[in-house]
Amino acid sequence: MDHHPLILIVEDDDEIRTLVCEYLSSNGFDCLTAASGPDMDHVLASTDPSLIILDLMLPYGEDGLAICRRLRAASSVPILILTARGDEIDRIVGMELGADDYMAKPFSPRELLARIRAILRRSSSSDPRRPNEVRCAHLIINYDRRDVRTLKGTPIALSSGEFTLLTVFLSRPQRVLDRDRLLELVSGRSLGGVFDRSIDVQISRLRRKIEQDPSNPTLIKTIRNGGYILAEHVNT
Amino acid sequence: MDHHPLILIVEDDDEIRTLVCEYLSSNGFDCLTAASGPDMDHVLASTDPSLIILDLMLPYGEDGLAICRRLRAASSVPILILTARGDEIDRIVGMELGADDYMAKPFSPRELLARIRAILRRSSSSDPRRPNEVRCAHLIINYDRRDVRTLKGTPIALSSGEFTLLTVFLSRPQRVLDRDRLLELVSGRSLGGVFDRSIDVQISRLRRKIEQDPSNPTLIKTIRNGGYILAEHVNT
DNA sequence: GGGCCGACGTTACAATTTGTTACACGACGA
DNA sequence: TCGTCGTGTAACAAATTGTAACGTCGGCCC
Repeated sequence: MDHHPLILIVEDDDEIRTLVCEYLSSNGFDCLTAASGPDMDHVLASTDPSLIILDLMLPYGEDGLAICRRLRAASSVPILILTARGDEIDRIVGMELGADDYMAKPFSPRELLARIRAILRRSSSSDPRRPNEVRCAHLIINYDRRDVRTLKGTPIALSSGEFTLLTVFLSRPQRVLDRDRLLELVSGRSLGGVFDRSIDVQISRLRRKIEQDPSNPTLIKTIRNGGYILAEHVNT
Repeated sequence: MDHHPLILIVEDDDEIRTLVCEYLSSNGFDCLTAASGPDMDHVLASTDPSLIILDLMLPYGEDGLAICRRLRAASSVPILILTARGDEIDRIVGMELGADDYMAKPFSPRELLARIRAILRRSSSSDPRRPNEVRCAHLIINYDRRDVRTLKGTPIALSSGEFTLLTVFLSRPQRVLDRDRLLELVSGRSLGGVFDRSIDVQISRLRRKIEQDPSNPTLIKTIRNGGYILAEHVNT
């Protein structure tokens, strides 16, 4: 038999808690539950789950935000946050919570499962633990979701190619990347000899979305005769 | 100063040999040259290059194909093959040469550089040495080029998404992959609850191109209620 | 067996994304 | 200052991708 990942569900609503627990159990996870902060502490005293699902809106005592910060201060266990309303996410994403992912209720069980698997896959992979979420200037980039938000939580819609281009810069901050290299990293395509400006256009489209003032870029700067460079620091 | 990769150029045409050598030298590589098989042996007796660029059409003595096989038998040094005419590639790709990449003359120096960098990056990366080229049934898949050919060398044009989907199966042969998992692996997107058939359509499009008889798939089979599976073995 | 139902294959269409071309602008060197 | 080169970006064209609809197949239950 396989070793099942252990998941702790911290959620005050009995119905949701039970539902999630049963759904996850029937999909190969072992589950523990807690209905409040103290409950959670009690469970954590004797076990070490692979993931914690945390409802932000616990009704009494310590609220989810405080719990999340407390958890982060003490350990690096992955955290998946549930919130009651979607627009709540906008508010909390900007905070330094250190959560790995967020989901708004109501959510589909299948999506929950997919996100859990994504988090566990990354955290258990032999990767040099690339963080799921990084910050750069006013941007928050989440790799699992493949989405980008501002510090205020406003989502920025990038196309797949634009997102990939951004991640290429994020993985090589403060380094000049010439167009050939960018093309290769973005599309795996080793540019034939033809004159090709597609990278310039993608850069332009990306800037239009992520730069505060696209005509005076501060994030992705142009190096004349050289290529482009991500000028800002990247914080995990 | 950095440690420059050492590249051996085996090419009988003086002009091309010199040109390539100079171009690579001015781009941060150290170059050695050889004009024939015996020349090459002589060079290899005392050095250990990171990459060998090999012209298939050496005019006298042992030809490039034989040299390539001989090299492969003795070492795992990456090989980049040059051929005089493009349609030559069709002929040689099907053979068990074990080359890492192919280029037709005339080629642009920039493209050569890009391919060299791609090969070196992979061979020096800490990856568990994923081969550049794998075979599966009648297909030959080259990861650097992101292209697919049949054993006879006929190229099969896949879109980026189709190629990615294929590589997902290749990396998990003989394993059933459900639609959620496929969607996640292909597009990094954890499917929202909505009813989504996009994977089915992509599978259909891929089958149309790679299956001998798309209405009786032998490569990618359907598992009713389960998903899809790559039924064939993958050979490196 | 017959009929029902759900899953899958496939087509046609729509939306989006991406690459190409062309032109404008600004920097730089002569 | 002028000319040239490199870059920014709009507008267009091509390709890719997602969505919806419909047909078909297979299983299941009377």
